[in-house]
Amino acid sequence: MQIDNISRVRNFGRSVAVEIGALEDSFLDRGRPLGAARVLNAIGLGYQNLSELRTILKLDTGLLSRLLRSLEAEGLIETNPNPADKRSRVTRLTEAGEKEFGIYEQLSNERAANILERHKDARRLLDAMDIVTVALSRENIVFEEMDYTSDLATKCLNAFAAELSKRLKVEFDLKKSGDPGLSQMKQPLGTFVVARLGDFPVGCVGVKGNGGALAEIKRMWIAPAARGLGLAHQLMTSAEKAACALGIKTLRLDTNSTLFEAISLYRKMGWTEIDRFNDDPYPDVFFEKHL
Amino acid sequence: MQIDNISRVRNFGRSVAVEIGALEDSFLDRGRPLGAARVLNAIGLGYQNLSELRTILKLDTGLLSRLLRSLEAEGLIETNPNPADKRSRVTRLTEAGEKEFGIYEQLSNERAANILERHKDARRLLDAMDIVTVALSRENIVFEEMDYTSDLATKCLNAFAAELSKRLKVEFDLKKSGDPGLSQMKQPLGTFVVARLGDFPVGCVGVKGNGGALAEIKRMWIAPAARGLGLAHQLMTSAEKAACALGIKTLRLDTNSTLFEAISLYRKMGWTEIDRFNDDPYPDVFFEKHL
DNA sequence: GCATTTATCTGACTTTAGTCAGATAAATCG
DNA sequence: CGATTTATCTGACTAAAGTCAGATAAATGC
Repeated sequence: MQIDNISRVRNFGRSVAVEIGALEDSFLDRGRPLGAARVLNAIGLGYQNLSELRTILKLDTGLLSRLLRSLEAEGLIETNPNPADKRSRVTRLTEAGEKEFGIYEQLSNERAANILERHKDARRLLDAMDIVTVALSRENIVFEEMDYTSDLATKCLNAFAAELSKRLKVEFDLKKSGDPGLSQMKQPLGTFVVARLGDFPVGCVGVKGNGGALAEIKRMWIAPAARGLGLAHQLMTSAEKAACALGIKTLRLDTNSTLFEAISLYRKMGWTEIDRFNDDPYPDVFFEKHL
Repeated sequence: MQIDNISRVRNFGRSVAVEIGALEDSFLDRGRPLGAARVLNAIGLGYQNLSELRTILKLDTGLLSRLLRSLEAEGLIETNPNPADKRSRVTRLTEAGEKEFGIYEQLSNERAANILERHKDARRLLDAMDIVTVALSRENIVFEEMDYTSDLATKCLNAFAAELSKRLKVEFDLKKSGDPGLSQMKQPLGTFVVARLGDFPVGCVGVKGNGGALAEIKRMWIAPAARGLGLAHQLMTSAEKAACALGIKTLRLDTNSTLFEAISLYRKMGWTEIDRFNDDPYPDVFFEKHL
């Protein structure tokens, strides 16, 4: 059985390697060697100082230097001393470089679109890809306090509302759900924590305070692709930590019995069930934890 | 939305590329260049004649020749003229080569196991990987008539029984299900068709005949990872074709109303619903098609 | 201020990968 | 049988990738 699972992973690797090889081949069509193309793309993606480039591309100082020289000769990049530390240097795309980078982006997009077009309904495939993506790069997930109006936070909140609607089998309306006071999930009263993988939101949680010792946990959500990784635990931990930093002594939360995974987590993390403390229509289970 | 989907695919590609790169790096630790390692592995996997090796590894005649020479010099392979056509040559691993190939296999297995070990419950990840594997290499799926006692067919039949048990919410027992006559799904009375991707079974269907003009379709199953690709349609087509070749004029089948995807397919493919033609406990819908 | 460290560059070099034009030998075609 | 085709090999070459030992200049430590 274990051996069988290993061969499933290896079959997966083989089939994906073919796609990746094809993408790299298409990069060669731009006339420049793969090494130079990779550097150009990394710069386009925002890796601009040389040491960073060396790390992510695993290049020797000499090799990177020469590749940069060749891109400069093509007029695609410009390298200047870093004003903050003139030993080191930063590089950036010229206008021509931006254009060339755009063409590589186009090639990548076409390859990706091509995969999707081979499927009438690609939803299943995309969901599967997300699960793999998150699983393989879970160590790159970062937890950040950010404003709940930010782009990432908004995506989380919308996904949260959509899922709750589905799970509770009613049209869940964020405005009706008993906290018009989103602004209380903002420094200095409270906070909002987002877990993200690059630009992809994978989870969120809000701490809604009122300046006193008692605050509420709201809007705990984990992206479907990111479940089963223990992310909720990490997210709750960082929310509790952030609450502590705000001087909060006791946290409360309400939830719905449909959300059984969450409830089991709260118990595991030392929360205790308490009596109903509000008259919102959606929640039917209530918890409390002293920090 | 479409743009968002493309970036999901690209994020996926990036995260998997890292894993694949790491595997190739670990191959380099064996001291020999990647080109030679790839040839050795391809030979170990059974690609033994040179033209085949050139095709799958996309190598120039000269380059492959030299790589083989270097593996020979290491004593890992042995190349001999093909007795059937002495212009061409076949190569195979020596004992030392088998051993070295085993080490590469070990490295690959460890990488794969390592991914699985990072997950308490890897089932979700494995299922997702299977979906991606099948989707990306669907053009490599082959349909083959084979004996229902073969290894692949047995895997299909077991999976079929397991799933039916789950869908019908009863313990489904193949022996009770109204066809002790598995032997009728065998030439010359009938046949059994398996769809596979390499060594992985992705679907099956049986034609159970009795030498007359009337036969039955049995055991139609598609692996969960392979659903939504139109595989069932292809499978049914090949079953009908095989039935024709056996001189069968009319096909019947029974099924259960729980299996709604299958039922919708039968209608689409020109089957018409008919009255119950047996008294098996499980089926409750019956179809017929004149070939 | 001077030695040391850090970040990068350059030149010289090796290895790996890839290309191409014959050479060779077996098979095939007419 | 002789011409042609097919499969592979070899030599000669180029391009790309990777390594390493200084050189240089800015920053840092004492």
